[in-house]
Amino acid sequence: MNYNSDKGKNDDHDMHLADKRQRIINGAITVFACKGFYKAKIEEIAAQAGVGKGTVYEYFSSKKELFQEMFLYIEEKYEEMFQQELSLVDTFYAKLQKMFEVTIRFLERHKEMARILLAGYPPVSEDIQRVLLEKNQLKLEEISKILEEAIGRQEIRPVDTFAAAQVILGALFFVGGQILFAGTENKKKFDYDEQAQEVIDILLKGFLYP
Amino acid sequence: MNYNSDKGKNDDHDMHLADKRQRIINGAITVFACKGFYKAKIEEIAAQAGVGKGTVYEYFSSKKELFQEMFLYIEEKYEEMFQQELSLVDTFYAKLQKMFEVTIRFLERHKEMARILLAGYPPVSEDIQRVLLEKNQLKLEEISKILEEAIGRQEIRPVDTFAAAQVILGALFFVGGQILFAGTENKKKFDYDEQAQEVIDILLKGFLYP
Amino acid sequence: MNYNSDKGKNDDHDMHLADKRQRIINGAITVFACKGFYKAKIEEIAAQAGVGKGTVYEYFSSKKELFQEMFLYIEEKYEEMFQQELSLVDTFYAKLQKMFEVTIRFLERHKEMARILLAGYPPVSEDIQRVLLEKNQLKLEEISKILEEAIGRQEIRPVDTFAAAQVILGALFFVGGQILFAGTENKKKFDYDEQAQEVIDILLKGFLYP
Amino acid sequence: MNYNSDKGKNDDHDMHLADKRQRIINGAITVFACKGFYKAKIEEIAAQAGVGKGTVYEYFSSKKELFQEMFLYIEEKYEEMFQQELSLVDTFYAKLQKMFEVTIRFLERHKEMARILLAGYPPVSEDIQRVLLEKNQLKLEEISKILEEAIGRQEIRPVDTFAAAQVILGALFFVGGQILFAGTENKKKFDYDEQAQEVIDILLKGFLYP
DNA sequence: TATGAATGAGAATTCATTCAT
DNA sequence: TATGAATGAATTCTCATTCAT
Repeated sequence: MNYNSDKGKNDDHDMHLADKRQRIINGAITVFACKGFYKAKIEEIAAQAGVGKGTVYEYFSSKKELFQEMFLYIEEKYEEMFQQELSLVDTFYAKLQKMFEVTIRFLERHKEMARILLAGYPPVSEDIQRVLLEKNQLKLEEISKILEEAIGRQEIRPVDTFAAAQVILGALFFVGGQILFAGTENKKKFDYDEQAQEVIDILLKGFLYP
Repeated sequence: MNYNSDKGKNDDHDMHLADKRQRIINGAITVFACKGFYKAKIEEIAAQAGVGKGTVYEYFSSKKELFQEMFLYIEEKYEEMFQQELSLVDTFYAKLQKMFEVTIRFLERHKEMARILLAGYPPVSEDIQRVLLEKNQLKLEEISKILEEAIGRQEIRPVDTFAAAQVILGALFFVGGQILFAGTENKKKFDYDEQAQEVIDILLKGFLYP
Repeated sequence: MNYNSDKGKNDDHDMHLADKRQRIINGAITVFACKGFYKAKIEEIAAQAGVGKGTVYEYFSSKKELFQEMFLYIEEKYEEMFQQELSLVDTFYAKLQKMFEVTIRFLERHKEMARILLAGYPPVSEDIQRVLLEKNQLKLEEISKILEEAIGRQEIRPVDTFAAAQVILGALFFVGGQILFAGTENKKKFDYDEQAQEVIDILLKGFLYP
Repeated sequence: MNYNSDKGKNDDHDMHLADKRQRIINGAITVFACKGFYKAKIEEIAAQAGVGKGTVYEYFSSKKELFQEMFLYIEEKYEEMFQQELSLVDTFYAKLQKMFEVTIRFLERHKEMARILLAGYPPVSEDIQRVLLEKNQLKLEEISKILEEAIGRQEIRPVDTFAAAQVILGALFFVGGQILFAGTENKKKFDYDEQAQEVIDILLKGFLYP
């Protein structure tokens, strides 16, 4: 059950396989996102992917495995965006902005999916649960490092970088949460970027008078 | 599998009813928390509460309703703690500290339960989903008001109170998240209060040099 | 999941339970016998027993378990008949006759069931397979003992009792087989008892001239 | 696992076909024998035969047909051995010995397969069931004839040859059964030939004193 | 001719809910 | 009021068979 990652090849066969597997993942994203793990029916995912029920089982050994693979796929996409975008800018301020930008952009696209990820509750048994934790930890460390560098460059004052990373990630997630949940009711879909700007301002300057 | 050792209460009728309903809620808290909504079995909740399976349906019309009632109960408890404790202190700083303190305390006690709430995904369909949002909104407003007052008292500089409230709630939830998820792996159960202190420091002073 | 074997009590409750369990076993005998293990559907067994599909699972944890319990039940019945009837007579000749009589009577009643038992092939996983062997072994020993006694009383000449027991059991089973298989085609349903008489005669006197 | 050494035919085309068909049969013997009809998977049989899944269907129209063809193949082999060996000797005694010898030898080689045959239960529905009966009947008649001849030659006393044939076949099958089932537990794999000798002795002389 | 990816009919099992006692 | 035995709707997963290549 190894799926070759070298998708450079375009020959019909590989393409076809990759195609189907990916179509099922996409179907899964759609259906899991909108029904949650338990209410999602394999049959519906298959239909969504335009394949037969049995075909899903050719590529994933169980509903749970499908869920986990999809989960990993999404996570990876987010991680990619995060890393890539942040590497494009230099200053701490710019990086902070990028973090919000990327997160907002990502969540707007994968809104429903993210809710499930947040939940952490489908039977993403142990393994995935652990991966989730690790990813989080990694992100914290990533941000910590960015903070350290910024401190080194004297862009920001010396702070407990781990605590600071938490504050940032917390703000990130919360703004994200706004999108996620408030988004269901898309009444006032206000400008998240603007909102984020305010948040960044506070993070930078704090509440107290200088 | 031994149940109900404490059937001590005295008023036979009313007490008995109240008692049973509450015992079922408690059973639900225990079981839902540890299994999640879908894997929790009514039978187990009933057993946990020391009542018959049918009895659950005397008090709640369905599994879903039971879940929602339990949910509301927990939320209310949190809200109570929050309001009560915050009203005991005056300064913004103290209030901020209390927020973290209460949240940490609450989460440590209701850790598992909170995971489900966070998830937002049990079939707390629509109705409860909305309640969750409203509660969140209320909490944001509550914090906003506290911020406004602090600004009025010139304890803190004038900031976009809504954005600021989000930062705070975000930090609150994230520190909470740490407890929730990291807590599963109780390796390094570090001092959350200390951690919170650092976070508060950053929130107050920001990242930038004064 | 223990089912009390003291069925002496006649109170409504126990009776009811025993009744249902037994009805399911009976349904199983009917359906398994006529369809074999794999083609038998739980739903049909339930219908046959006049209970709901789910009810079957209140009494037996799986199709396999149901099969095994039924199997044991049949075996026990045969064993009971065997022991009981043989103890009624004294001479070797009479015992031999009884063996055939009981076996024929039993098979005529449980014909279809016995086919499955003979098969030894349903997924009577290991455990039951072993039981089957043991039962067989026990029966061989039982017959051996009868032979020994007969030899002791000088009713028959001294023979290798184990080999002799095999010959008897083989004949028993083969005459049985005739019923089992030929019985499906009930063309010439000839008199098994008479047939058995001939077989007994040969067993006693052998093929050779005296 | 070496089969068909007699590859007398030379025409490439036919050879290839015959070859593949036989390989599939052999795969079927292996897999059916060890899994039983229902648990055996066509895919595994194909793999065992070293052909593609689809190819199986080029030679056999269904799983059932494959099973039946394999069944017939085995039966035929047994029959061949039986006839061939018995024709080599003259006396009744020698023939009796051969019967046991051949049967034991055959069962030792096709042990697992034979269990399925005995079972008679795979969905060898009707058709094959009938064949099984007929084969049995034929064997009974075959043995009857041998008995008649022996009686004619006054080697043995006049007996009901049909009943006698049953006794013999019963003993044959029972000794066989010992191999089949006891064989699973290969504790005391005793000498079946010796055992058979004892059985033959009893068959010849009977239980009674001369 | 040979293949194996794709398929969907079919069955065991679970469990919320009902209701007779 | 309290109970738990009974139920059947609902869902995952399997695997014989097909058919495009």
